[in-house]
Amino acid sequence: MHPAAATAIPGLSADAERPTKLRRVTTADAIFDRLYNDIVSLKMPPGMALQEKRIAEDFAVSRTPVREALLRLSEGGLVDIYPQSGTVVSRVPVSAIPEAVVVRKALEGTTVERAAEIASPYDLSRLDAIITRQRALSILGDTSGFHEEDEAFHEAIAQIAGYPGIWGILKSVKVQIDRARRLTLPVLGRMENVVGEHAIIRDTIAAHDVDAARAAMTHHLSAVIPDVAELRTRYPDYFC
Amino acid sequence: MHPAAATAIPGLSADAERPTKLRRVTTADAIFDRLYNDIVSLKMPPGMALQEKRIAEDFAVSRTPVREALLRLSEGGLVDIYPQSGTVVSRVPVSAIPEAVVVRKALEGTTVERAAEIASPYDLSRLDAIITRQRALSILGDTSGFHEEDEAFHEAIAQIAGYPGIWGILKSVKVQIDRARRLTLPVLGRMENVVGEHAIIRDTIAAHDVDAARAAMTHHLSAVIPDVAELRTRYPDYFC
DNA sequence: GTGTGCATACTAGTATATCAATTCTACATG
DNA sequence: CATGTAGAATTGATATACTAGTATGCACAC
Repeated sequence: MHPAAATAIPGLSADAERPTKLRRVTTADAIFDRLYNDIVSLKMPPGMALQEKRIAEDFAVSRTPVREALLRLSEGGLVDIYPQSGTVVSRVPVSAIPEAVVVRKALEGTTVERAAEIASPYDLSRLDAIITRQRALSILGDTSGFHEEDEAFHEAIAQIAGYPGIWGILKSVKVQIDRARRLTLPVLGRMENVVGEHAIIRDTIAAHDVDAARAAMTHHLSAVIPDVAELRTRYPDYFC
Repeated sequence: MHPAAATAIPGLSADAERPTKLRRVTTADAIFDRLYNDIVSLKMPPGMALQEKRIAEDFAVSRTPVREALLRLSEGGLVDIYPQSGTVVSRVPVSAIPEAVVVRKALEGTTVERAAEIASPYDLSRLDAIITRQRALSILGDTSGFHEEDEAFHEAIAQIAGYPGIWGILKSVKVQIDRARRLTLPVLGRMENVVGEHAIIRDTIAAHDVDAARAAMTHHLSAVIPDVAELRTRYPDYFC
């Protein structure tokens, strides 16, 4: 769970001439992660005003790393910076949500197809482990942990397919969907449904059934679209 | 051609409470654009060392906006920052290129399908105008202008499909492919081939033939994959 | 009562200074 | 001659200071 480390196209992993590691964890990274989580979890609601100075004081650092973090958040569409005026937590762009779903279907459809082609028994065991944990968490009602395992499941499929970079793109796209979904009331039995859909996807991968895998993934992604119209009437200030 | 303005998920376009525009062009933006273009055009070759101080002097500004620009470039995978050591123009990550092609096929396949469904006569005229200009530029041998129109063609399809955000993702993915392609010698008649493929795609859209449109796009994207293996032997320092 | 203009109090953008970590080099030592 | 080490130099990371836009509220004219 380190969004700071994610890039659309990962850079080089090792370099003979420069034996140093690429990018250690810096103050700006830590602040980015903290703000990122607070925004996605809606602890900082859409529309909330932010101030570089105030945040800097809260973290007991200077404005410089805070500013770096805010710039990165603005690139991800999580904050809007109005020059010489102010910075606010971005409202969820409703128009972007259907598009985000389209992107997920296109990309995750491809990854799951590829995963179905080449998944090894070890890969399947990884998926099984995630599903098992997720089932337990759903029984416990641990929505936060459940969500983490949900991400892990989709990430694992991307890794199995051999497309780790795609997961970085997906994460940046998922974030707006996730923010909207956090606003929906916990629907009874939804977590169980998600586990069931994951299990079906896992089985299609195990059967190396490419078409069924894509179909199962598409169905899964369609099932979890938040009802934006309803949310918009309930939280009008949170969308735009 | 303003990569600075692009975000994966566009923020809000207007806001009742804050009538100001979102993000004016700042010094850091200008430097980012300049460095971005110099890197993509290989004016700054992979592996070239960069220094915040020197760049700041060249632009006659302080190191702060330079640093902002470099951080954004590093997120896009165009520079690698080695803490307390140095910053270099990133080598092209060969492993990322096949993945980038996969992403393009998935995303552009989807956009062209949707475009074929809903394209209006006006939309087609826009594509025709681009193809006409591109044909002229190919005759003139203007590779730079040709490349700009090539981007315009793919962007237009995304817009026609109603997925403007997808274009932002595609641009960030395309950049590594484009860098590799700049290294290939100009193949005689390749520009003509591209124009022909674009024309076919345009025709399938005009015919509202969804399947043919995707097939044509997939073929087009397969045809322009740079021969990484050959490039790697010719420019070993540029890849990793 | 309403609209306009200006003073003021903010904000983010930029510049400069300081810090800390890494690397490179030179020299002493075996 | 090889090698290890001290220290100087260079780099990015952070702190602080300053500049220039923007919004806001009040006074004043109409």
